[in-house]
Formats: sequence, C-alpha cells, structure tokens
Amino acid sequence: MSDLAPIPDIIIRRLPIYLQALQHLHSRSVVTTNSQELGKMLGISAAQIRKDLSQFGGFGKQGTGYNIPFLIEKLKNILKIDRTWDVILVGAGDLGHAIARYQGFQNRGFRIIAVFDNNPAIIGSTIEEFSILPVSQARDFIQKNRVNIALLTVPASSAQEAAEFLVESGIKAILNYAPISLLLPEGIQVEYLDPLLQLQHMTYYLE
Amino acid sequence: MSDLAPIPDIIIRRLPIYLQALQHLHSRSVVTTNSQELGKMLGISAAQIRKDLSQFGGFGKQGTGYNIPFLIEKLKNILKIDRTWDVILVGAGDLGHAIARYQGFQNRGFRIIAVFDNNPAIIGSTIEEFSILPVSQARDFIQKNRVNIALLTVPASSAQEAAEFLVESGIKAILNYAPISLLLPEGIQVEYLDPLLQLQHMTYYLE
DNA sequence: CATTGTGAACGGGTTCACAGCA
DNA sequence: TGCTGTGAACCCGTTCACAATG
Repeated sequence: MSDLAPIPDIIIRRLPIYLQALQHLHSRSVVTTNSQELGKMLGISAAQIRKDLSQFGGFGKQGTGYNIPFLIEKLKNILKIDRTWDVILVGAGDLGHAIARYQGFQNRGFRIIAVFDNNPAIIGSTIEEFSILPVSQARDFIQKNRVNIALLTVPASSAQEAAEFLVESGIKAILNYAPISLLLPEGIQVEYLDPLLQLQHMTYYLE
Repeated sequence: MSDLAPIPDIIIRRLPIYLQALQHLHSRSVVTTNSQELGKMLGISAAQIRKDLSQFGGFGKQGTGYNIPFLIEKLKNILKIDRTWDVILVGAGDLGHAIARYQGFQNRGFRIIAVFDNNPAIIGSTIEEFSILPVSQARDFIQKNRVNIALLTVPASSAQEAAEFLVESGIKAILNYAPISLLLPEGIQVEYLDPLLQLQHMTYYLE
C-alpha cells in the first residue's frame, strides 16, 4: 500500500476487468472466489491476479481466497467509482444521438448530464431529456458543474480542436469516439474507442 | 519477411493505428512522412515505429522516410483489409439498432450484411434495409455467405451462449459489445468493446 | 491444507546508438 | 546529410516457486 512508486498503468487497466467478473459472480450470489477461478473466467494467470491485487493490500485470505463483496468494494474505491461521475457528450451526430439514448452508462457510475454540438440546425432540439446546447456554452457548464469527463463524438476533422477546447474548459478525461489520435497536454486522460481498429486487428489473423 | 517466429500481437495492434495516421496525412495530400513525424502524431517513439514496420520489410528509404500511399497499401495488405469483409450483427436491441443504423463501417472495409435476434417480437421488423432474422437461421447464413466476423450486441446474460453458437456456425472473429468476458476455443479472435471499462480506467487518475 | 502474497528468475518489448544507405 | 534498419542493452511485466497463514 505504500506506493512511493506509482502502480503500473497496465495493472490499473485490469482492475475494471476483475471488477466486471466479480460483479458477475456477485449477481449469481457467489460470495467467495480465488485467483484460479477468476483467472479461468478471464484468461489471465492466477499469479498475475494475485500480484495485481496484492499491490493494493492483502485483500485475500490464505486457504479460502477472496470475499467478493469486499473485493468489489475495494476495487471501486481504488478506481474511484464508489461515486457517480457526471459526463458531458460533445457531438450530437448519429453516433452522439445513439449514445445519448443508450442507457448503458446510467446506473453504472456514469451519468450524461448535457449534450453539446455546434451545428445551429440541431441546437435546441432534444435527445431524450437533453436539449442540445451550443458548444459555446460548454466552458461555463463544465466549470459550474465541475465536470471532469467528456465523451467526444464529433467528426474526426474537428476532434482535435474540440478536445483542446474541452481541456481548456477544465475537462480532464476524454473518451474519444472519433477515429483520430489526439495530442493533448500531459495529465489529460484520453481513451480511444474505435471499433474499426479492433476489426482491423482481428482480420490479420483470419483466413 | 521470413517470419518463422510469429509477429508479436502487440505490433499487429499498432498497425491499424499507423494506418489511421497515414490515411489522415494522405487525406491532406501529404506524400512522404518519417518515423519521427508519425511518432509525434501518435505519442509513440520513432524507434518503435521503425522497428515495427521493419518486421514486414524495408518500407522506408534512408534519408527521406516513408512514401505514404505505398505504406498504406502495404499495411492494408498485411492486415488483410485490402478487401471488404462481410460481418453480421447479432442482437438487435437498442445498441444493435444504433450500430446497424450507423454508417461508420461501410466504406471502411467492413459491411454489415445481416442482423439477427431471437426476440419474436422484433423478428421480421426492419432496421434500415435489414430485415431482422431469427438466430436459428444464422448458421445457414454464415455458412452460405462465408461470414467470418460477428458483432455481438446481445445482453451480457446471453453473450457466452450466443458466442458459442456463432463459433459452431463458423464465425472466426467476434467483436463483443457485451460487458462480459467470453470463453471461446483457441484460434477464435475476440475483441472487447466496453466504454465503461475505459471510463473506469480513467477515473483512477482523476481528482 | 488450500490459497494467498512475494522475492527471484525469466522473457520479451522498448529504447539506444550507430552502421548503412539514398 | 538525413533517416532507416537493427543488434545490443535495458527495462519492466509475467511467471515461478515457495514461505506464510487463516
């Protein structure tokens, strides 16, 4: 627990996966698990799971394994998802519309609280309960509501510009749906979500 | 090019990213680039880009760098995306609907050619030009049309079962939108697409 | 006595530095 | 001269193996 050295990011990336598996077990009323069972579920070695979890403290019990509700709580703590995060959606095109309508985020710790676009033709129209706001109002909104996270669903051609504006406005983490790499200051979290990259990776192994 | 040893998967994963950057440069009519410029665009070291590309042959020219159209062609070859891949969409709930309507795959080397679901209430209804087919017809369809790739957008609770059925029917690659790990035979490609995992990873670094 | 937690060994990906070449 | 291609060095993540323990 005495983390003078930062925890490797690659471990942090696995924690949500562990959490997902644990919640799945929990939903089936399983109370205890162990590194071997988790490993089989996830295709990860038991040793790695033990080593990953041990970075944060002794969550397990020798001889019995891990208590699932307890470990879920701990992982949520570590990942800071023991709360609900407000996020904004920037870009109300087809993709943005689909995401705004999609209920998958709500109840899972993230809540879309506003939708922005800069197309005058759609500003003021509504998606679900959201009235589409002009991007020019985003800065005030972000600061007033202390929003840290943005979902970026603008076209690739304006993604860099939009991202820079969001960062200047106080956004600290961007989930980028646009198929383009963003260059942003150190310390800004960026994740990329492009199904095409994943499809293109898989085809290498086909035929 | 004499690959007795297989190319590490981590390199294959970077190729689509390189391709994306190259296509971006190409669209701006840039004809030549080099490892340093690409590295800056992508946040990857120049040495790594050179080493990755050299795995597949000498694509560059000392002193000048890489010819963009040539390198794009080569990467498409390697990734086998110098053709169009037919894919099926399995699961026509909200998410499946959004993906079926979304035009982002067409014209980028992948084409949805059918949509399946097992809910009698929606079988036969249409999304765009697709008539939703019963899953029971999927096996024949996959085999007749030699489909290799499926987008899986069923609920998490039925994803494992659906995936197994698809694999038995001949599917070789699954892009899994359901928030659950799949256990499938060796040799089947699986990619996971769950925005929540990415959001949960980013929150670790916030505040 | 089954399973964790962990130092040590291992393996492999990344960086370095420079020879080679247009 | 400028940039690629690449062996060697380095670094870091994974696996191994076992002591510790409830």
